[in-house]
Amino acid sequence: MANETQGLNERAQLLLKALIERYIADGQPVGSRALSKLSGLELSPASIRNVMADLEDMGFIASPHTSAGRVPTARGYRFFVDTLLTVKPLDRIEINQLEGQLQVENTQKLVTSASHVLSELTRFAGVVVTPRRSAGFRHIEFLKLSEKRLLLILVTADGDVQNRIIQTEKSYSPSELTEAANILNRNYAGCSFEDIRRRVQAELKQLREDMTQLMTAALAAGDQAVSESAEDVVISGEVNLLGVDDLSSNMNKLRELFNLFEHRTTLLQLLDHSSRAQGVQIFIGGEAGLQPLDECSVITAPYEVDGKVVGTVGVIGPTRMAYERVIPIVDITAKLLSSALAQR
Amino acid sequence: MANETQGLNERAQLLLKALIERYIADGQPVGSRALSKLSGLELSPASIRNVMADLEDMGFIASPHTSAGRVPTARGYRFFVDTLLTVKPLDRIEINQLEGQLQVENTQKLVTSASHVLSELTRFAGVVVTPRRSAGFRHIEFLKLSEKRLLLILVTADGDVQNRIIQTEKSYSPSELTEAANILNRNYAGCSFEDIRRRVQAELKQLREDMTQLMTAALAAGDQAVSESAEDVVISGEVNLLGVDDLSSNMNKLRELFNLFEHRTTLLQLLDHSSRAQGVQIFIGGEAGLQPLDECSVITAPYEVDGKVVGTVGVIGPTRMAYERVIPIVDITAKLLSSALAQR
DNA sequence: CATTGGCGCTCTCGCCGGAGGAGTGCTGAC
DNA sequence: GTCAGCACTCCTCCGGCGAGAGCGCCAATG
Repeated sequence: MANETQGLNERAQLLLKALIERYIADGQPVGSRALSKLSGLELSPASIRNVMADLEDMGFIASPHTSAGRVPTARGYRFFVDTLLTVKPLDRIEINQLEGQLQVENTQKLVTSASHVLSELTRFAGVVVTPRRSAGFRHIEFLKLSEKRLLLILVTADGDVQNRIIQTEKSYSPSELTEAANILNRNYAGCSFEDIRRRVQAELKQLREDMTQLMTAALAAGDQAVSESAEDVVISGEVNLLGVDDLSSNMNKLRELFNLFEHRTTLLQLLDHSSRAQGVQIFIGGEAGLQPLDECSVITAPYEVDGKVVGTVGVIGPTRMAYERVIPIVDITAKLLSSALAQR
Repeated sequence: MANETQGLNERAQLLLKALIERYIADGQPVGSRALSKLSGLELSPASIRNVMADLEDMGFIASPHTSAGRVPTARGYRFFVDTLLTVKPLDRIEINQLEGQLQVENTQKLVTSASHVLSELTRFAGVVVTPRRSAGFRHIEFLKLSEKRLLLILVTADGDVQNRIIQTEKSYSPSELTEAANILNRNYAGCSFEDIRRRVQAELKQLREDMTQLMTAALAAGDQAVSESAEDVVISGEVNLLGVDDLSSNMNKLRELFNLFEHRTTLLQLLDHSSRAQGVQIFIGGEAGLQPLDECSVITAPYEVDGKVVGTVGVIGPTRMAYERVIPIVDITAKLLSSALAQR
């Protein structure tokens, strides 16, 4: 049994591989006759039929009806990507092209362009979960809008700018505001908000009462700004999926799918899940646990800053996709995104 | 000829109105028999057929094939909305609901929620062109990121925060940065960037050379920030259009339509156009000059701040839509958006 | 005993023709 | 001007039919 894996002998594996590759290529159910020609094996259609019957029993392939060829099941795809697939890495030129398309001006643009690149290259939908902010803060500023409304400007450690309007109980003078900002900037720059909270708690007694209020308000707003904007998912190229006939043939599925795209949170959960693993992850059909995706596959890869995973990139397409091409694209995009973020 | 408009006598108008209303209601071509029942007129189908033939000659209606009923043409819809339609304004309750859905925290949220509300209420796609910024500036701040990279934070007169990274030729000390910011803040707060540019040109000689560089860089960045983020269009509820069978029945049209949605600029032109008129505007079918929209209607209304038009809201749906309902929704949304912005 | 050619069976798909239905245009009567 | 009647056209919906594809099974073979 040296040449068997999961009960599949070498011949069966070869045929399964050939079948899936063919099916991915042209979307038609594959018959024994066709398979006998393209498998490379010197086998008659009849023999192939035997093997196919076995493969069907084991749940790797299925036939849409009595006398069509066979198509891969989700389980078949699973086995395919796990043990049969040989991904060919992108060559240098393609990587350079890809890199060239990323807009590095700021984090927002970086993320959007990454998502865009993914969808352009794969012609499916590209998704990127925006980077978790490193909770550190670099600079803070209070600006008086009207008597009791302040604009809080917050520059996080990674150079992104957040702003929030806060209502105060009393009216602060400009100098008070400057003072408060100075205290925070001088003493706590670089710390995370939790750190600050803890330290401020201890040291705050030395400050005037109203100052305290201002500080805590600022901290709360900062916390909120950080956590609220913490994770979002950017999708692009949903349109591409309209052109995928596997999906566009049944309108209801398509609608469910697009509804899913509007429900960011659900999608976020799925993608977050994948950021716990490392390297490329693949969800095929219902594996993701989301019913609208049962004719889709999701390919994801986490990206990181300073060795810490901060987000996920991915592609959503039909289960019938060119995995050997999409996988390296997602992989490389994650890596390029990581290194682009590292330079900021 | 007192009771004629554009060559249509009263009876023809009544019938056209009944026909269109019926067609909008159930999407089926309307025949003479049905029309004779629901028109309210005491006319036999035969007489009605005569009128319908006239209406067809004049291009208001057409028949999909020999023996179907008639459907309105774009020209028919045009006449309908221009002279036959009686819009029923929303009642107080609906307006309040609508108002409740707007999120007033900041401009961004306001715009997004407005678009969202439009799509929810009409079940079509909602669009909003983001407000043109009043070019004034309120506050500026330089923050050193690394040796020659500065983060420029810019608070515009309307309380929005912009930020830009600028590369400098020399390395500035924190105090120099503060000084530069102070000069701008003290002397020019409230002015538009053009004003500043003009005045700075004159007064700049008194400043040190390197300061000048910093200032002009800041001005350029500010200008760019203002102009770049000046106009964008937010679309929501595109998914709804998948559920509209008038559109979803032919996939190609649908794809073109969604492609249009990704090409913001084209859409922007159309919407901008409408902001020059005042009040609700309606583009039916190809009237907008965009071929992907030839089975769609676009209902728009400009919104304003301080009596100046700053953007446009709108709804994109099939030509066969309940105009008498959509029109007031768009109208009110524009007004609510105006007043929400006024309070900021 | 794995392989293979042959055979019958099943299922889909496209095509054709007829029935049914809807709605029109026309004509002649009032 | 209105209207009933009538012939005509066109669409849609089957049902049947043949072609094609592909399978399962079986018996023969080396």
